[in-house]
Amino acid sequence: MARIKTENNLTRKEVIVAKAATLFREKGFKAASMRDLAEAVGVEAASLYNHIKSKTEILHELCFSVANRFLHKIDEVEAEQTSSIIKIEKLLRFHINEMIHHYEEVYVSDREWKHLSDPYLSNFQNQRRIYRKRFAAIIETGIIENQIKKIDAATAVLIMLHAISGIESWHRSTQKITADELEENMISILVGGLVNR
Amino acid sequence: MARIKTENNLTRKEVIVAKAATLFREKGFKAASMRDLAEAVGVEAASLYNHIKSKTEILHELCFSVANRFLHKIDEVEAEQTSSIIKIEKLLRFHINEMIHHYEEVYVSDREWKHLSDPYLSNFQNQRRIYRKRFAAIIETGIIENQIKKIDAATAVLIMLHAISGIESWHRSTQKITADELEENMISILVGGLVNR
DNA sequence: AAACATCGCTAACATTCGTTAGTATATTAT
DNA sequence: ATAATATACTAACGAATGTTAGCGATGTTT
Repeated sequence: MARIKTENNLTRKEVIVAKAATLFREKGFKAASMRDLAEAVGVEAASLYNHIKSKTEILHELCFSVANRFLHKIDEVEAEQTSSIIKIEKLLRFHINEMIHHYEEVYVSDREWKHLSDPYLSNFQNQRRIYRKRFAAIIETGIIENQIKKIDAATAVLIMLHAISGIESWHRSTQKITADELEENMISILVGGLVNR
Repeated sequence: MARIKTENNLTRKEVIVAKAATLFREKGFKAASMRDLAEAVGVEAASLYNHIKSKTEILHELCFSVANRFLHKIDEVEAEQTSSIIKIEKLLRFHINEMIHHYEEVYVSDREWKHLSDPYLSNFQNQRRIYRKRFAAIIETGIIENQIKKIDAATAVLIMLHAISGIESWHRSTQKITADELEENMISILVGGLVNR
């Protein structure tokens, strides 16, 4: 009888959720079956249900744990007494590092939240909308204070957030620059643009 | 007996593929069933198979028709005798407009290609990789010619391509700026950056 | 109007899916 | 050692999936 191996103080549920993140990223939520997950964990499919309520519950856990980290961060950044540019850069760096170091979860939360079911779905969409509005508000302040050029703040937010999700390609690429180089390049391009001056 | 309505010189197959694009975008390839598609088309599921070979064939058609449009465009742009910055801007504008006006197809091609099956899958991945290398090569030329600041070209490409996929959010948003405004804002931010100077 | 091809229908198929019930085994607490 | 709890197993379920076969209806050509 093959028990789920737990290490580093993880509960068995956490092991399952972590493996699920990898699987959901690789195949997508719908295409990843509970039998796939069971195999990855080293156990029979039915045994998973001793630890989780349902497949969808795993997605809940992933999506909301990621969302909460971003919400806490923007709370923290908003409270700071710094310029808008610095606030934006801090948020971007946080996004970049989350995407680099918690790749699987962040990616799944980003791409698979559609498969949540109500009331979690509307909940998640709301949080997302509000987060982006708060991000846009920081940019708008920067525009008013003349630190940021006159652009549509909402468009700037969607550009930046989606640009960061491109780190997916970095993860998959064979000839990687280092994580630090990636971070600096992204900040340089997103904040400063492409052109030389 | 409900026949598939064809208008604007579309074959019935093209009608099916177009409806499928919408459906695949909304629910994802795996979650969208042939019975869903049949309902959207106004026919029974089995009837679809008079026009298409399989569900996956629809995905092939979508992915490769989009990929071919981008390949033709980069052929055209590479052949021009213009600066790297202008070439990049032209490619970006093409991407933006494709995403605005052929939203469903482009989005599906971007997000659902994973569900292609070999040999189409490796084929698609190859095309994608080569396209990005050609894009990166243009950026590298611009760096050498000092028009573009010293950045990692591959990172710049992934930022730009993923940023553009963010137009998805624009489509979904209720308070839209116009398509032209969106295009100008995106070019301004991606090429020129955020900061005011 | 007859012949032919196109198209849509019903019915059914083999798989795969998430999940539950019931039972056996391992671990922990007494 | 014994009891209690946690965990895994086998077997099976009903539902949904992509797809095929066979037949009848529609549209087109002669």
